[in-house]
Amino acid sequence: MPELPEVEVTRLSFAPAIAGAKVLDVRVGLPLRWPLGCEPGALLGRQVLQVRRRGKYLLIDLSTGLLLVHLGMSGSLRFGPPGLPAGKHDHFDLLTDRGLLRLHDPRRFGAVVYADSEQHAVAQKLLGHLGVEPLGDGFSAQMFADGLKKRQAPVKQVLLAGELVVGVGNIYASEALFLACIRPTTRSSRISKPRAARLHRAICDVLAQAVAQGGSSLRDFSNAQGQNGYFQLQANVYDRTGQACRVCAAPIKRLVQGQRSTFYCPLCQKP
DNA sequence: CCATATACCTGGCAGC
DNA sequence: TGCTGCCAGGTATATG
Repeated sequence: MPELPEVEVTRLSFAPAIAGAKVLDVRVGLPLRWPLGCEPGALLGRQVLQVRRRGKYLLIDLSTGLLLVHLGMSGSLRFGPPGLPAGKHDHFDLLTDRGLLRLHDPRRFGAVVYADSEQHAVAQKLLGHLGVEPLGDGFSAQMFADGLKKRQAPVKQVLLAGELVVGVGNIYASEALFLACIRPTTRSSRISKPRAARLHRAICDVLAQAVAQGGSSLRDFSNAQGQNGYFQLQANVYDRTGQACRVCAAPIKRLVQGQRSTFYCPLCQKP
């Protein structure tokens, strides 16, 4: 479910409400992708200072240390009144004096990890290699073009790897490449500067638009208040195999790259 | 160092 | 109805 826009929409939907809250209780359910890394009880009494985002991670700053939250493939966060009984797939609760933050994650690819600081080993292992923020100042067409030039892998996989630019997941990678008219299989290093600039623009546009529309995502996304996205962003290619391209009417094709589905228009997108 | 495969886990769906 | 196989928004880690 969650690529950068969904994570950002989640953050925006509860960060103001939880800032300043005091941790009253912590409950862990079934194991998630990584262990919490501290005794749950050790967090009691700490204050939530703010919630930031790095790529697809949420960073919940505490008066001492921070929690790194990742939603994996199927995770979602809710922040609401306490007292609701935990369901089968609710695997982490942070009860505060301002409400209950709850991670719901059927597949358990998500995680909540405690770190003493962002520089700490655990945090660095997860965040240290991440590329630039696509919605931040560091993401220029110039650096993006330079980064693409240095890599040999197909451009789709360079985007997904998140070491050049973070937050572009499987859906938005296909969508951005469509908007830029670039085949997902094109070798990254062979993308000309003008085409790199076009892809840069497409990534910025598609992500910013998805955030603005409340985390578009094509299926069942809802923010931490339980509200759905507006579903205004309709996919041009993702999950549209065999359907007509909205631009040229050619049938959309599907292929597999690195064990992930990729969708593209064989006419609009050039190698 | 690089590129590709594997592992983690549950649920929804198409096809029989 | 129920079974089987495939597919799913991610990413650290192992392997070549």
